[in-house]
Amino acid sequence: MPASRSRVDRPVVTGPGGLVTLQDVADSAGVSRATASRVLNGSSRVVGSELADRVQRAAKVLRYVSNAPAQALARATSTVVGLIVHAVDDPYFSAIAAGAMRVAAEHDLLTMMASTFRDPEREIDYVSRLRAHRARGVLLVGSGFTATSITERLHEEIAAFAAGGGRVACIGEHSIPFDTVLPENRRGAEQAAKLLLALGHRRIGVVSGPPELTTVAHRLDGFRDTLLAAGVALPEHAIVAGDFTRDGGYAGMIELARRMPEVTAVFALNDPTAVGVMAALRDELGRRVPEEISVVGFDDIPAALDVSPTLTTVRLPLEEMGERAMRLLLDDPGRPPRTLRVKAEVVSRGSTAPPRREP
Amino acid sequence: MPASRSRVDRPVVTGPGGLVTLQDVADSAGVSRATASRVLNGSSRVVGSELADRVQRAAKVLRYVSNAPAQALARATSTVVGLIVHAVDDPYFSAIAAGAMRVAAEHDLLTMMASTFRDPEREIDYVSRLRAHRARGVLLVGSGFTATSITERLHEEIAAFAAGGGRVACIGEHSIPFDTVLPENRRGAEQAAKLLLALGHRRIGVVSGPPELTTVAHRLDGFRDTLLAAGVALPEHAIVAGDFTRDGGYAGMIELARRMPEVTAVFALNDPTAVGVMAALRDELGRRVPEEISVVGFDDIPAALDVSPTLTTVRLPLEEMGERAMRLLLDDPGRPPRTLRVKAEVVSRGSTAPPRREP
DNA sequence: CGACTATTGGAACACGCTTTCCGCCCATTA
DNA sequence: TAATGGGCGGAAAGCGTGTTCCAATAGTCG
Repeated sequence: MPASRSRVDRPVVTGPGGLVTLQDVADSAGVSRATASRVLNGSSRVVGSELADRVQRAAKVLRYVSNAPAQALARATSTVVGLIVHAVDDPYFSAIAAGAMRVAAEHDLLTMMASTFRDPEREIDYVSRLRAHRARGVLLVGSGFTATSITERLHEEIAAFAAGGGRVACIGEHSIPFDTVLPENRRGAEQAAKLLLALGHRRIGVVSGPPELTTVAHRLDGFRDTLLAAGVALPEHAIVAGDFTRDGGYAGMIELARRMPEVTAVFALNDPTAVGVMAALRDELGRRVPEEISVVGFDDIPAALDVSPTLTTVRLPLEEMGERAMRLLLDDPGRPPRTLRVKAEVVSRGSTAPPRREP
Repeated sequence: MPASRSRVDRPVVTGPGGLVTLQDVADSAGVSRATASRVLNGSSRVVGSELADRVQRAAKVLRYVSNAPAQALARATSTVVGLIVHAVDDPYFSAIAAGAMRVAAEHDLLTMMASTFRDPEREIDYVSRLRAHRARGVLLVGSGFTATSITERLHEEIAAFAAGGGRVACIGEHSIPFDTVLPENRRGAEQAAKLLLALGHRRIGVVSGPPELTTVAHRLDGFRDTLLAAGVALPEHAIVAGDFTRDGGYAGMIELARRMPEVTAVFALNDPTAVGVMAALRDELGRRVPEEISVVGFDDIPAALDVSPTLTTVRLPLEEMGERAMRLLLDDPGRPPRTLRVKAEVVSRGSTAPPRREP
């Protein structure tokens, strides 16, 4: 090991940079390691201002930063929180992440962000890795999965994490006994349905998301039930499964049009899907929105304002949800676990209108 | 300290979860810590299959995951890379981040993602924190700043990081001697100018980004020079500073219209700005794109396809840039530092057209 | 002026893991 | 059969920091 460094035969002042240890700082300031430690991390013990000053100066000169792994080991606690999302480049998640990361930064915590690329296996794996890192907490963003085998293993991993003293919070339905920020998916979808009904639509289709997501199930249920209550059927063939992406929405709309040419309104289960739906209607199907067909999305991502026509959607305060979830994570644990319900409300914009009168 | 745990008076098998140590696994498998360690992290030394099996099984039963900080300390290397972006919720950065994080995940590394919210001080701070964490490398995404005082301190911090054995790479101009993925900002802006000139535009305005970013300077220079070479002036008042956000573009366009009512084409220095520009033209100024005024953006974010008309822009392969930068970071260091130039090419879409004929 | 207290510096151990260095045992060969 | 070498398990010494406990010093009061 040629790179081994012996501490004694080195000059007291290493060139700035390098791997400076607390011992180096102590040596350079002519004090013991204990004293240097006390000065540099505000322990309860007070150090004489004279010495404290010398230590501070030495640390600055040497560009000392404490070795976080060593610190974590000694203190048995870290300054890291985990943030697990399904896809960084989905505006839904990045808006939430922005809120969450801001709060984490306020608390002087570093965020380990993991993107599962919508693969539940990776989600489990990440929780485990964050457990290994002794993360102070982990925030699970995004819908849970309905598949019980997956869910069970995720829960076990989460339980192990919590058993080790880590805090857990989630955004969205995870049926886990931890603090949760819960958007009113069902209620929001109901409102979307009511809006379309009020406008006079009766032949309504849905471009959905991955059926294995609980969010999808809830939104779909709320929508369908409200329609049924009004005597409007939502047959199976009127529901096309997408994948919650723009391209999925595009393809889904084409399929829906094939199955159900008479459709006058489409409910897309999230905004990227809605955007794709509108693109397909414009570029592929040549049907005008909202004159010939209405489109409603869900989430209200920023882009909803920039498509033409502007997108009618169900608004969720994404960034705020991220903030609040991170606050739950970092506050004192509330036992029993708290659930923050977040209101979802329809924002009526340009993509909806009454259906064309029958010829 | 009521939570202190004495190892000896505890049963060998802790309930799953808890803070299980390697020693616990070793005890439970009836081997030494050394052996357990060798089994669980594929060291060079081989362990007899009988014992190895026992260890594996014990680890699984106890849900053991190694203590990453302790491992980092002992190995003097971590499994973490840092990723510093200006804003998570900007599609430019989140696309790059997606690429970078995918590659990091392929290498079994966890990503510590930090969002500076466009504050250079935070950027410096984050590099320092990542140095503390002994991150294996740090990827600086996004333009550097022209302010020399900031830049200098950032460079010092980066140098300290590198001196400690950390790898560094950046996306965008940082004038740092490290591996760099460099989008051809100047060239791209030149092409944008040529396109507008070829269409016949002569009264051209710019909605810019924060002037302190090098990216802004380069794009602006390329654009202006090309115009000048064709004998078209770009006076100061034709350049409005935005902030690289959609809202900045919106406000910028209004200001530009005030200063220069006769403008027939606008170059927005990034896509969110361009989207804002189009929104202002539609909602506030009532000028039709591209019939009355043309708009060109830069970056080609996904939303460029979903605005109406679709946005003519200068395409950068964002996700690929993130991937390649992360590869540079993780590959063997090339000395001298490598620079990967990334071509920027104009994609002509719906937001550009020849200017209206003079009345 | 001496003793006692309040205060602060320093030695040493603990945190959980890696890794070197020993030593043991078994198999192979003369 | 005995010597030798290879393979493999275990003891122990760190890695850099936090923290407890003890000693030493200064300050105060009787």
